[in-house]
Amino acid sequence: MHTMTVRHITSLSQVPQASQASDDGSGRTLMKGRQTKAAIVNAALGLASQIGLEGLSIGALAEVTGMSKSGVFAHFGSREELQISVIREYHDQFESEVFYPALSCARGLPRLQSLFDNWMQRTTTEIDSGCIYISGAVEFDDRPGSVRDALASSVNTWQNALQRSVAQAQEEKHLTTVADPLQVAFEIHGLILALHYEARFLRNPGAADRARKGFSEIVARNQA
Amino acid sequence: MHTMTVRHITSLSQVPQASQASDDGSGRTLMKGRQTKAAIVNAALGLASQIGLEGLSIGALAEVTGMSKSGVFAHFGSREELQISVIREYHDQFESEVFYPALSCARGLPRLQSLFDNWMQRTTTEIDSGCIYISGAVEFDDRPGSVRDALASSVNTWQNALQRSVAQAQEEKHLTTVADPLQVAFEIHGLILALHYEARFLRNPGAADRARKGFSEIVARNQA
DNA sequence: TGCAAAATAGCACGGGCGTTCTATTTTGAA
DNA sequence: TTCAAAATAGAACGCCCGTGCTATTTTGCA
Repeated sequence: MHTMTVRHITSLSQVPQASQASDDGSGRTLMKGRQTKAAIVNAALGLASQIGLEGLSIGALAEVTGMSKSGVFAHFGSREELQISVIREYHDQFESEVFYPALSCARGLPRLQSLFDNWMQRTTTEIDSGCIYISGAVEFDDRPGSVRDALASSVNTWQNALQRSVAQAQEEKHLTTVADPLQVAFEIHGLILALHYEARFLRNPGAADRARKGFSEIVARNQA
Repeated sequence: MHTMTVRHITSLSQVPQASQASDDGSGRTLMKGRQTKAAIVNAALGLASQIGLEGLSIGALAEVTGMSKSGVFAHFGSREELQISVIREYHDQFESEVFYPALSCARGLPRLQSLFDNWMQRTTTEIDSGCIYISGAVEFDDRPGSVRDALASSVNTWQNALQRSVAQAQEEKHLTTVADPLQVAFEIHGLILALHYEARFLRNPGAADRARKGFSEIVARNQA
């Protein structure tokens, strides 16, 4: 099972406090590099959201962070490792914005509704910024390797959580068991994808309302 | 309104018949170049489907077609024009595979069902080959220019056709008028996008069945 | 068959890329 | 304050890209 740690990231704009050493877990004291790396990853996530993981270049990243190319590069050792770091960072943000807050809602339909609401909230933001789970899927759908693996693993974690929530809603007798949780999760996923496509690419107005309407139709059709 | 001409393209493997000149429309006789260009565009569509319109490179295309880089380049004058030609070619293929065959079905629900079936058929193929309407949307969603315009225009043409078909099904009293055709088309689009995502990227089995099931649920919910 | 025009090839250019190597600067515990 | 280790910079590499230029080949009507 995936461990769910919430990492706190120092942003570029924050003044690095000289002697604030963070812990490694191994007991050794960490140096400034970790903070810088976190700042780079944050900047990289911003860039990758807009132009994609494949469009992410070390040169552009160096310019944004005000560092040299080799200075940025040294933190990762390869472009692939940088991309994977970005995916991990996105995964953590997604978890803490969409998944964790929903846990405070009651098991079953309330929690499922909360998951969807949070997901909609995040996707609405991403109409402007872009989403690497969506762009990454297209970029790596036939490009095997560790980046694809990291991406698919993250997405699968989330899909499983969503399917589990649907199953729980059935156990709590909020939804009937006629429909497979896989089916319900598939249809919800489709609504989010259509929202992203029609709002971000086609710039059609009203897409968010249609996604919400679609969700309530799914719930209505499956309600016990 | 978009004119719907079906172009016939000579494939690379066909032996070019020496004196088979095609007509320009202006009365002048055309030379071999047109056939070669069509062959290049076909090869480019194959490449772009797999690696995306942005991944499409003139060098790779020259290698595939057995021509020189400049020989390929001369047919288009710019990479953008090449990409636009690929989009046009895909548009034509999509029309003749998905749209036209459905016209032989009766207006209303039968034709809508046929449109969906043909679309599913095409998308199923594209689980292996890729779809530039989907990858292109991600690549150009915040990259303004003529390529984006051509892509959005093509997609809009298809979306309008789909919405019209839903509206006709309402006029024919096959579907109720409770739901906005835009809403129905949105949800259908979501099913196709989820199918492409989960089958091509995640390699989840059974996605096609879930898409078909989703469509029949939509129809059932709206049936008069 | 001749010959202009069209089609294609060959070559070079400037630029961005990821990466490597070697200095140089900065850090922070002793 | 010292000094090894960590962090960063700088320059250079080979590679592929789109594109422009100038031959060279091919085409197809006169």
